[in-house]
Amino acid sequence: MACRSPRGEHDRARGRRPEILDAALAVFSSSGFHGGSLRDIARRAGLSQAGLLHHFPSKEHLLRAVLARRDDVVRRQLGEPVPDGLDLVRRLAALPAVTRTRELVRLHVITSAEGVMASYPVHGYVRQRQRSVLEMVSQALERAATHGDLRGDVDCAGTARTLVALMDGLQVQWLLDPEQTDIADDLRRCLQPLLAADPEGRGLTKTDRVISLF
Amino acid sequence: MACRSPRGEHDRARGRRPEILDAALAVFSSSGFHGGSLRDIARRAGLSQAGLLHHFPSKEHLLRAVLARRDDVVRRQLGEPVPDGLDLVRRLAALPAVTRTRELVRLHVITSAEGVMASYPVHGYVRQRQRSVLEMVSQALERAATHGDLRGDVDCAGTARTLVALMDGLQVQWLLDPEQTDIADDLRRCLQPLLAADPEGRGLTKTDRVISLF
DNA sequence: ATTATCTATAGATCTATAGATAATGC
DNA sequence: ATTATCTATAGATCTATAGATAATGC
Repeated sequence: MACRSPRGEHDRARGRRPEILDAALAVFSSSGFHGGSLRDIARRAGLSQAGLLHHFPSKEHLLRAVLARRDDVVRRQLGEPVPDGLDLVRRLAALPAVTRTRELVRLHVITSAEGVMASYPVHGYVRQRQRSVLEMVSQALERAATHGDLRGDVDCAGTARTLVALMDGLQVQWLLDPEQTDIADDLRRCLQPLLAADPEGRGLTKTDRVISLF
Repeated sequence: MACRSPRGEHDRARGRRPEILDAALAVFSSSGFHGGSLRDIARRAGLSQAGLLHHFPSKEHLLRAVLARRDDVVRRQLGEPVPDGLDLVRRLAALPAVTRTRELVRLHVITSAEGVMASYPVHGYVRQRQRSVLEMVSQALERAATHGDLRGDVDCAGTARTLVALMDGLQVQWLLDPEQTDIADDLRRCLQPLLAADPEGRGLTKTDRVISLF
């Protein structure tokens, strides 16, 4: 029963791990999971490959830790508690611009694509993430609708799918050609027809309200 | 100057190469470029790895050949000459359903994502493909507009970006969760507000015309 | 005593080439 | 003579482990 209590990691390790995760993010987001090697990551983090594997027992563990931290960043940027209705849509739409790092966007695009391959370790994670994001957006739209912010004939679940698809696709375009792509602008144009008409209008969406959506 | 004429490949080779390309498509589309190995491809094609490299001198050549054949398939499905105006949009939107193979869709999604990584051999190819697709759709929309098929205030270049982004994103969703995703249906809903009102209408899009878009 | 880190290396795997042999085509 | 195919293998690289040494914490 000598289940001795763990002896608490050194102070240094608490600073090391984030450095390693930064290096791993850089490598995975620019070479993918199979394309990037532990050696690259270790070199970038400034320690040996074996030293790296002391902190994360395998390459897959490392990837999962990178993804978990990304989720934390996103959650923090969405705010606590998670905003509701159109507020959530606004926040989501602003995410790619806020995470200017560009590395996080690349990680998202790459893991999404690698997630469609059943042979990749992140397959389950990506499937679940998609499901929960769609669910979250769909519910936010439902509440926006009951709040009167959307046109009455909006299909919330369908719009959630297209909204998420649009953002994912635009992120790819932005990564491939940043000069020619303005994600927020394109999103704004697509959402415009879905917003509720202003009370005194004649069925057309009031323009200035749309413009201020983002 | 004994520049002897090439001695014409054997009949068998003409049948072999497509088999190899099929195998390569299967492997690349389910494991990506770095994730799939020449050995897997060779085994699936029923010859040795060295035998495979006789027909395609390197892994990168093989990938390029797979992509070139995909482009041929797409071009053939779009028809000759390439349709114009909304016809092109209809054809593009129907593509994922037509290439039911699912492997081609997966190849598209994976190469798009790998294309954002500058270290991948297909980086240049993917960038150019995106550029030309956006250009093609944009011009088709312009002509649809001058033909009176679109609302007057439609931003053709912007709509081309969002249309392509939407299709790319929906393909990811479809691959991750085929049951919950109806690409054509979602596209139809998004395009509806962009179509020209029918002449005698009061500013609302005529529903049956939209339904028959796809 | 445990943690952090290193060097060295096992064991697997991957791409590509060398060189041999059988089959095809002029 | 050239093409198609094979076996064998070189040379690189990759993940993970073994075992040693230095630093930290109770």
